[in-house]
Amino acid sequence: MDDIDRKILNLLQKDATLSTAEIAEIVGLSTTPCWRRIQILEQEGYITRRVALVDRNKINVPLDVFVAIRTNEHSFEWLDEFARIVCEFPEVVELYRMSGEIDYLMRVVVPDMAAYDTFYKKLIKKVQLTDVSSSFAMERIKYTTALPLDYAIDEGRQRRKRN
Amino acid sequence: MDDIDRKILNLLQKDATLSTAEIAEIVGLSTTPCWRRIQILEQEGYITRRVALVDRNKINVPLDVFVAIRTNEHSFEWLDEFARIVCEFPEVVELYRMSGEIDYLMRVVVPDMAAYDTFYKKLIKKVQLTDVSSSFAMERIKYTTALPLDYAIDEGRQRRKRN
DNA sequence: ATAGGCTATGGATGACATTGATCGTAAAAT
DNA sequence: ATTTTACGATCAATGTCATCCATAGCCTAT
Repeated sequence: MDDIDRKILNLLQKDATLSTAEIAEIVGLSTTPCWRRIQILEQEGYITRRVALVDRNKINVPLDVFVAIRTNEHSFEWLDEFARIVCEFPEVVELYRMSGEIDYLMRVVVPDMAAYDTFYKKLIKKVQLTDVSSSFAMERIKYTTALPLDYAIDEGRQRRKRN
Repeated sequence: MDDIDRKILNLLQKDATLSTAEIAEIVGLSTTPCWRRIQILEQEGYITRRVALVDRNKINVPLDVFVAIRTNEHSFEWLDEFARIVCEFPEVVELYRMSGEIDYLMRVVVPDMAAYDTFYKKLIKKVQLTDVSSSFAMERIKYTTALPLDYAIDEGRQRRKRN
């Protein structure tokens, strides 16, 4: 991981349709070594996957709901069960186990509040939840899948040995 | 948008490296019409972009922090200014204007709590915030960029006319 | 029946990805 | 100072797909 790798990752995080040649030009390499770097980034797991992002309005899920959950159950079994069930709902796009007041926080995407209510009923039918509080987003001001690369650790040189 | 389109979107949402031929086979089309559908999905804006997802551990940002913000300022100008500044921080990957108690909710990704503290100081130096409360995620149980396609509206047939 | 909309099929072309080989350079190691 | 070592540049060859075109078959609705 050096400066060029960071640049490459940053480009691909924003637009994975860029060709090797285009990336190479931007980062100041020729295509072959640039391509090889991308390979290594993939092999070593820096790049986990490439996905297409879909327009939420077009597919009728414009609403974000944040669901804060508190529970009395704190056993392994319960967590396992809870996680399994929640993960099955495609509407749940994020789920975190939190520190502090709230035990779990999840983001749910749905068409509207009515659809959320339907979802909610389906959910509580499947898991026992103690204290649930839902907050609706009025506006999504920022959303990105691109992570900050400023904290990535520089291995400098003498790296690519282990083949 | 029919059933095949939904399947295609769902596949590409999960893995954008699939070739047209592979997708075609899965959804039960031959490559040419499948390719055309994908083109149209892109032209009509269903697919907004293709991106690479990066391993957060590898690039040293394993920690999620949710920041709930309450403010007294509710003017357009303040919101604008606030949004502009926050969007500049690459650590902030999501930002929502909320209904209810909390005015804004954001998700921040950083290496650890110390780094969050640094971020926090940088932030409050740039914007005046009334009431900020941070919650740390202990574990990310689910995270996906794939949206549910079950709500997408079926236009059935007779669509692709407007060219 | 018949036109229109959609798909299947096959082929041609071109853009890239992918791989290998060779050479040059600058820094690190001896 | 000389030898490794670790890249990168360049060239070449191959292969894989995307892309485009042209033709033909199959339903469905008028």
